[in-house]
Amino acid sequence: MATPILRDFQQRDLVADVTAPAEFAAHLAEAPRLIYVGFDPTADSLHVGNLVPLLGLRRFQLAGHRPIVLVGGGTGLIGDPSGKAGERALSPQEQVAAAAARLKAQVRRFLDFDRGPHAALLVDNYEWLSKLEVIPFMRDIGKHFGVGAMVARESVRARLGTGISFTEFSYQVLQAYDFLALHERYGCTAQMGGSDQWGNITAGTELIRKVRGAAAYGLTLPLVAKADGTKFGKTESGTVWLDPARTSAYEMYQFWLNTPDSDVVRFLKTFTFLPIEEIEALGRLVAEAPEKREAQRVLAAEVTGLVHGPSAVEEAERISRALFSGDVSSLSERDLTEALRTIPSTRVPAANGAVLVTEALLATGLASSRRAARELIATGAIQVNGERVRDTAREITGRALIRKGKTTYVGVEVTPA
RNA sequence: GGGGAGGUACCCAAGUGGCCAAAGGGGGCAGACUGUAAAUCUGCUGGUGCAAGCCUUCGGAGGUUCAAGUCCUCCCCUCCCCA
Repeated sequence: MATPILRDFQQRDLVADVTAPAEFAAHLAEAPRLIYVGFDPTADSLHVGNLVPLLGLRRFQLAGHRPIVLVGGGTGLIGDPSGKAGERALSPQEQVAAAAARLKAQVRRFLDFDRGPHAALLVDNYEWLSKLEVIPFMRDIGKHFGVGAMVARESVRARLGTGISFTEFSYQVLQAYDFLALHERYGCTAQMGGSDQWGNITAGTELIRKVRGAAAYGLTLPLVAKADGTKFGKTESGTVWLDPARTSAYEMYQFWLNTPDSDVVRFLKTFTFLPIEEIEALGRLVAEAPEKREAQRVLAAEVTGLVHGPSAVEEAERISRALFSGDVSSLSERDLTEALRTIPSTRVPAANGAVLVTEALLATGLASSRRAARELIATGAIQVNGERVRDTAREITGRALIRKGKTTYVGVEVTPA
């Protein structure tokens, strides 16, 4: 693969699978091409895992190609069986439409939609899927799909035992049709996606070949896994979302900062645009002086910057320093105010203006029950404003920073009931 | 349609009348060590309560018993083999 963009993908270990590698490389080298990635609106926000294909599109755009973001307002109404253990309940139509609108707004910051011939396109497959008529669809499209091949796809095969409805079974046909639609409308010739999308993507390249007699290509990205085998993109408090209302910039910064040494180089390759040489230099730093966590700092700053912007990074860095390097009890009033604005904070109403620590732990979600809260206090896991709490009867008034364990900070504000 | 196996806590899985809020493992949380890392070791891991205790929980509904995850009846679901 001589094409710079594909070489870059390979150097970053971003290629799980490609269709006709040599041919695809030549195709890309020849002229600017259109490449698409689809996101189904299964939630109001994308999460860090979705960054891989999203940033992948940006890599293509930076290389002079034209990205298309497809929001699955139509396919989201059907449900992709890929990677799902069982049949999903259909989402209400209004919910999917609302989520689709949110995703469209969210992807804007990751690609350039405005300038020049490489400007990214934003499309919604509801536009064409909702207009399909059954008879023509069955005759013109359905005839190209052999049930044998459809059943053989991993996403379907995995479900044959437990069951799969015709609705979800048909998903691959709709995604293939999307590819064809984008091919016909815009001349799109490539689709990218997670490795679980391989079957859906090749269904599209085959359909385009059969219907248009044209070549189309697919590229899948490896699933991001952590070295210790645990699921990527989750923290104690759940999924790491791109929406600042769901996951603050500070939380995201901390998420990346806590990357294990064994994963940090790979994550730098996957989630940043830093040149390979620079990433390798950071990798050497990890080996020589791991306690500095320089690579983790760069990773956290880079990704938080991509998602939330430079000023959010500064704030997250400042608060992180204040909370983790100094004496929290000596934070200035200004720092405290900023910290409470930045980290997840909860207001707790109290008639007399004071609440028990155990209640505060419950209200902030740090503990799931009063007993768990008492347990945390008993083991010395809880600090309030930098002071370790040993007494479950301890009360909190006004504003306070609660620390659980080494890494988790939350804010509490006791308000009059 | 016939035969067999099974449904236990977040997951896997033991338990076949009381000592069962239920072994063990995984996962999660915390403590120690460290670097806000990994590995390791230790503790906790249904709710409430300072505690004793009380309440809810072993697919569902009934029943037997002083006592049921464990026995009986009916029902629901999953898997396997045969047709």
